[in-house]
Parts: sequence; C-alpha cells; structure tokens
Amino acid sequence: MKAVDQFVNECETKVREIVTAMGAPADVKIVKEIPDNADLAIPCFTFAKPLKMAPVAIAEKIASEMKLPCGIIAGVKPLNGYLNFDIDSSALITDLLEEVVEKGADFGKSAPTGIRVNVEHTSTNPTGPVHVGRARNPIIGDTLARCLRMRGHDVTTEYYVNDVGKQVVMMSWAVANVTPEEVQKEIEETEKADDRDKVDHRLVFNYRVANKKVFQVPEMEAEIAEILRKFEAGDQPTIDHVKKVAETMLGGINESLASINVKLDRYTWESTFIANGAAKDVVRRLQNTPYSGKTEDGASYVDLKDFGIHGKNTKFTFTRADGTTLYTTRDLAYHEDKFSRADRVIDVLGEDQKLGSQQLTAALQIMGRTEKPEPLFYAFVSLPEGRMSTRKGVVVYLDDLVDEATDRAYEEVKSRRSDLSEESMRAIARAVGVGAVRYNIVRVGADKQFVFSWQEALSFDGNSGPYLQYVHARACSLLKKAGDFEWDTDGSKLTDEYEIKLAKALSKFEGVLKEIDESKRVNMLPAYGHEVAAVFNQFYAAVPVLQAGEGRNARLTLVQATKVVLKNVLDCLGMEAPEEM
RNA sequence: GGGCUUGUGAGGUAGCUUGGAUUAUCCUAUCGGCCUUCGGAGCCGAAUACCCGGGUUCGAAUCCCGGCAGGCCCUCCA
Repeated sequence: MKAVDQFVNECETKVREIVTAMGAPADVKIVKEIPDNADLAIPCFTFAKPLKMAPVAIAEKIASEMKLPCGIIAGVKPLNGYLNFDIDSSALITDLLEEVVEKGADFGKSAPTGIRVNVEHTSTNPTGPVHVGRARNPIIGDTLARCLRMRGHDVTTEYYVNDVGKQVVMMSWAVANVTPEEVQKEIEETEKADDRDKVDHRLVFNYRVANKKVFQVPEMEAEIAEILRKFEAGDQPTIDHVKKVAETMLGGINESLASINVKLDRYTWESTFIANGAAKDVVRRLQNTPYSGKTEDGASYVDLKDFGIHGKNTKFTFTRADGTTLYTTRDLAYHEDKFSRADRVIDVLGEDQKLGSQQLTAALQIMGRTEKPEPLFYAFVSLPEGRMSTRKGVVVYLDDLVDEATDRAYEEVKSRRSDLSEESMRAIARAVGVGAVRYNIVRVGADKQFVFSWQEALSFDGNSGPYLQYVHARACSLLKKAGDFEWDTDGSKLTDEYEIKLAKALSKFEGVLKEIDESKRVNMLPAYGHEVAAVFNQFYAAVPVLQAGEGRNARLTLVQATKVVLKNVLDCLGMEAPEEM
C-alpha cells in the first residue's frame, strides 16, 4: 500500500539526511525492522563506528533534530539506541479505506506483470490414491500458485504424469492379471478395510497383490521385464495399455484433488518425451560435452563434481547400458519444454528429490541452459507408526481425511445452527472440513517434517482454517445487519486502538504476498490470516460496530475491508469463504 | 561412511535467508476471569521454551566450527 511504502521511505530518507549531516558516509547502512511497540524501528548501532558516538546518544540526537510530525510520520522516540517511528494512523486508514472502496474485491491483487510462471506440483505416480503424506504437495503447490496469481503473474499449474517405467508397468500388469479372488483376499487381509467405491481405491489392491507376487513368483520378474522391454521398444498396444491404466488412476486422483479445491491447468505425460525424440536429443547433447563419459558396459554419464555436488554422487548416469533413457533424462527434456513456455519454473518436490533436482540443474547447465528451475521442497508427513507406504497399506488417505473432517464439521454446524436447511449445512460443512484440512497442512513450514495427528487435523479452534472462516462470516453478518450505508474513508474518524490495530494488520496484506512471491514460504499466509482474524475478534469485542455515531460508516467500511482481505486470503489458501456458518 | 535437512514452553509451531533492544510469535492443553450490546468456532489474564559446547560480533534463536538426536538421500528406480 502506498501509505506504508511512503512512511518507510520517508523515515529512511530523513534518518539518512541527518546522519550524513553528522558526518557518516552517504551509503551508511540503515536497518529497518517492524517491532511491537512502534510502526518502524531503525537501530543506530551501525552509525556508532563512523560517527564515533554511542548509539543511545545518536538516537537521541537524530530524534531531536527531526521536525515532526511531518507528512505521514507522526512522531519518533529514541529508546536504547533505537529510533521508534509512529505512522500517522489517520492517513494510513484513509489510504486503506480509499483503496478498498476503489478496488473492491480486487483489494490486494496486483496488476498483471506478464511474467509467466509454471508451477509443477503433485505429479505422484498413478499407482494409488493420494494419501496424507503426498497431499502436502498439491496443497503447497496450489496455494503458491494462487498467491502468485494474486501477485499478477500469469500462472500455469501442471501435473507431470509418470507413465513410463517399472512401477506403472507393474500397475498395468496388475490390472490385467490380478484376479478378483486375489483382490478379495488382499482386502480381507488388510487391517482397516477400505470399501470406498472409487477407482483408485479399488485398483490399489491389484497393485499390492502384484508387488507381493513379484517376491513370491520367480517367473513374474521376467514377465514384467518383458513388458518393460516391449514398452521401451515402442510397442504400441503395450504403451496404450499402460497409459490407459494410468489415465484411469489419474481420474481417481483428480477427484480427490478436486475435493480439496485443487485443479491442474495442464497435464504433461512423461512418455511424450520418448515419443517426440526430445529425450534422445538430450542424450546426444550431453554426450557431446567435455563432462561426458561412459562406463565399461556402455552407460553414459556426466561428471558433476564441478557443479557443487560432492562425494560419490558426482557421476550422473543418463542412459542405461543399452542406450535407453532414464527418468531424469526425460525430466531434462521436460524442463526444457517448460522453459520454452514459462519465465519462472517452480517444482514442488518431496525432500527425497533433493539430490535428483540438484543433478538436474547441473545437467541443464552443462547443456548450456541459463534458466534454472526453482525447487520447493517439503519434508514428509508420517504417521505415529512411521512412514506412509501405499504398497504396504500404511496410510491415511486424503479422501478419508476429507470425509472425516466434513463429518465433524457437519456435527458442529448442526449443533449451532438449527435454522439452516440440510443442504446449506452440508455445503458449509464441506467448506469448513476442507478448509481445516488445507489450513492444517500449509500452516507448517515446508522443510519441517510432521507427524500426522487426527486431533490436530480436525481442530476447528484457534490457529485453524475454520477460525478464519468464522471471522469472515462474522464480518458478513455485521455488514448484513448494518443495511445500507455510505462508504466513509475518513481515517480521522477511527481513533480507537483496536480500529487502528485492525487497519494496520489489513495494510500488510500486499507485503505478505510479495514476500511469499519472493521466498515461496507459503506458510506465511495462514499466519497472516490468523493475525487478521485475531485482531478483528479483538476489535469486535471492544468496539460496538453498529452503534450509531459519527464513526459508524467509517467503521463499517473498515469491516468491509476486513471481509475483502479475509476473502482473498481464504481464496489464496484454496478455502471457501461462506457468508454464514 | 558421505551429503542435505530439522531441533524453540507440557505438546505443536512462528521468527533463522537479510544478526539487534524494551515483553521470542501463535495455537492446544492447564489455571483464573468475561454471556443486560452486533454470532462464545469468541475475548482478557497467569504459568512454562531458543538441543549441548565453542567461536565471530558492541550485540547470536538467527552466522561459523564441533557434538548429540530425528528425518531424507547416496539405483544403469521412478
């Protein structure tokens, strides 16, 4: 917001003027921070050396030489070697309210930048339903994509579908060869029976049986290898069958994703880079570089030791001995494809992909590319009993989590609102349940592993998704009760400490989005949303909003501002913003 | 064995990239308070924390080195 930027700039300029007049070099470093007890603080420790003065004395001297109030700066106080600045809150609030009235629902949204951003996320192997461990990927990826859209970028989200290799071949074999009896037996042996009639949930049992059989039946290994060989030789019926099975599974996966408001713009199939020769082209180009070499039996590799990769991982193999390509080889072709379509390429990846991603980046450099993908890694979600595994059946499925959360939300709604129709209770329960799930997963920093807990995931109090939705509903309810009123953007009418606190919180929205854009730390968004919601609740408790009086319309305009900010935060989080709940 | 990463009150978590103070954030649970005003999925208050040891610095949760503990990776797998 312009008032905030102006305030920060003016504080810095004024301090710089005075400090240089006192004898400091013109480029002296000025640190700015936002403390609790002021709107901006500038520590004077960095000036101590050039000025040969104690920081406390410097702060006092600067403060005394400043002619305030001036413009948007309301005042300054020296304390412990710091300069604590206060903003003219009336000017800030006026600016905020004017912008809200002017931009309406688009408040916080930036003008189009023309920057094309590709966010690849999810991309799980189509061999089973999405489980909670993997769900972190679409939720982080989708949230980031939504934030970047709010920033005005031209964003495409994309799922890279793995339809090549042993796992999907195994999957297709399982669909064709595992008998219904074997599936039934497997279901009976599974501790918690999964009776969901959904294609991915059904077929995962075939996959499990097949994986067990490989260990038990020696001939099967050869059978799979034969399919794999046919696949790689370009045998069309084999390829088609694999792809068809992958598509079927993908259908189930997409249903799960849709249930948590995740929709991908585009799907790219790994096999296309074999079919169109791009992967072979990568092989040729890598082989012609000075880093390239061959093992005794003929597999090609490049040596990455000059590219910041240490230890025994420096040899990155990109063909098998028989010359066929490997996963990362195809991924190289895929990245070149993405570079041709986007200015920024973001890959949301599990932390197990770190080395692979590093090798990929290095290989791209060897190939002469200057572009680099921006990886966003997340650590795994595990269960109290250990890591989740589709093959072993140690999982909590996303579908089950969403159902459970929705059921609980339904009970909550029902206990509070006897006046609503069954239909709207169901709709609200869905919004609240899904919101709780998404919020709970994005709120933790991506590099932090966490252990899934039903209790946490289903929490609707405090730092939770429903808390934000509740405050949004409260704001809506106030505005509805208020009836017709004129917008009033006069900030001087809002002088209560809670009104000011709320306005200041709202004015940070754009800055938060900017930081997310730059750092990709999506967890800042739920934290910000919670801050806004909490401040609003304080304001709500302390100030009789609807009370008649001079400030009423301005106060309602502030409530409108809160509603818009919360709505947009929820939108970025992929959560619905019900008007009542 | 090598590399990467995480370690913050009873539990969880923010802050760490770009080092700052006056009270290290927020949530849950615990204890105490608030329903004669607009929605109690709420508000106010109390108590409890930077893994250990060195170093750099006027100043370290933050940077560096070394431990310890968890996770991930080190496939001619995907």
